[in-house]
Amino acid sequence: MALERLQALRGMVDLLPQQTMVWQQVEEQARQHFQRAGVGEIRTPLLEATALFARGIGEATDVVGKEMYSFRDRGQRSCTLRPEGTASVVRAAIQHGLLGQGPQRLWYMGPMFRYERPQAGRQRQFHQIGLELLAIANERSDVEAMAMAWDLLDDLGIQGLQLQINTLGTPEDRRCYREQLVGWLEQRMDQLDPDSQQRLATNPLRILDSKNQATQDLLKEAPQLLGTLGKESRGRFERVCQLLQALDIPFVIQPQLVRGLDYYTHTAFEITSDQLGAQATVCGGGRYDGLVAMLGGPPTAGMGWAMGIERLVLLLGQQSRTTAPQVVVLNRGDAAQERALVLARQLRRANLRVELDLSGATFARQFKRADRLGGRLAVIIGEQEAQAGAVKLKWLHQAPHPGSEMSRREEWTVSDRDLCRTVERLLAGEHQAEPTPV
RNA sequence: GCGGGCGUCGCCAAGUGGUUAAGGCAGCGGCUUGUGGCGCCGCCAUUCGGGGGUUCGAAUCCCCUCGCUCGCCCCA
Repeated sequence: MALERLQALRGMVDLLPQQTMVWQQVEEQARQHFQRAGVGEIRTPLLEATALFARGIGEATDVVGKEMYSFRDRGQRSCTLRPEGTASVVRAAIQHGLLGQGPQRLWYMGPMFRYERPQAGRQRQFHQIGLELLAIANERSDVEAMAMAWDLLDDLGIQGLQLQINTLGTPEDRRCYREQLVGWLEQRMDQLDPDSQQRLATNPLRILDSKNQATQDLLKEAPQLLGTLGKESRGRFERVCQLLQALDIPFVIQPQLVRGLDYYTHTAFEITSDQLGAQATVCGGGRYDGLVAMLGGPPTAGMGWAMGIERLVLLLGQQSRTTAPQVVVLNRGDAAQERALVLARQLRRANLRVELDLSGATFARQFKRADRLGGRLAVIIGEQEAQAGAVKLKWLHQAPHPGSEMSRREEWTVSDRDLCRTVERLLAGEHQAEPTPV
């Protein structure tokens, strides 16, 4: 057998320069949004004790039950690559006593890991941008958080999104509803699909977002969570809806929207796109007032969301491009090559985007390449120029003058000393102020 | 974990049992020993993801295996 091909592990992807351009744009936009909103960045380790996620997310969830990227380290500790950000952020907040210091607004960005079969919009290592508001319990914070997600997506120019919201009420509301639902469904066991039958025992609320059509039809008759909510929970939800309206953010109430994670209370929401294939969710989040206490901290309110950067980038389309150089330095001959290295550096230090041709090829080739790169101005250094302490300048990539036979355009000689100044002036558009030929 | 599709040069891609595996892009060399976007010429897969089998003969048929991809479950 031939040499085994070395390649990235399944579900792990490389981002090449063409793609990182879009990523940088997304990341920069997020940073600015959070900065304007007074949200501080938090960075936590990628690797955590498995217990953090098992306790925080819930043993019955898929994320913990079958998707964790876990292994033992050399000390035989069970470690897990974080499958999501919230548990780590809360852990850090508790560990460093942030919760004693009043409300915390935190954001994060980075890779998450879930051991699943990859498909469109899903990888084993993927990236999220997330927001967490801690120790802020009122419903205005729910709306502020959702608005920040919505506006970020909007400013990125993503179209056709839908905000879906629901409420899960308090843990008591949920428990009460669960009993009702289970009781109702048990009578109709035979009408449920096999998956849902199984969930009846493990996580009955999630039967609500079953994709099985027969089950969905059956559920139309089932008791509704909204109907069993306590007065306070219902009032809270109505207030959230009202505030969203005040901010002109369109939304739809989605009673079957049940987040997969255990710690959610009250507001749950998702922002979806119909352009993403099977993985429609761009951003998901909600309130998690129970989580901090569950992880050993003081009872503390929490609200947060996470968006998947890969999915954002998919929605932004193939607008990938690289930034073309402003100047390309062509050179041939020993002395010239050395000058080129020096001058290219000088130009870069003057803040110009400069491509230095290192091929040693003929000028003809170097020009071809310079044009293909989309460069604007060529700096040409040959033996003669190197000797004279000068370079030649010539416009690249310009259409020949119509009606004239000027397929070869002029070039000017400039001394090394004047190079930066001249190049800057030319690129600034002062084509008139051409350097005087030497 | 379970289904469907696919795997021929760095990229795109023809070929579906018969002697040397099209073509395009990119790359390299030349026409033009220092001047470009075009053009022309030449070079660029003893080999078709890997292994085994059928056959006089396989990239083409069969089996196994690996990988990619889309979907289910669930989520970002």
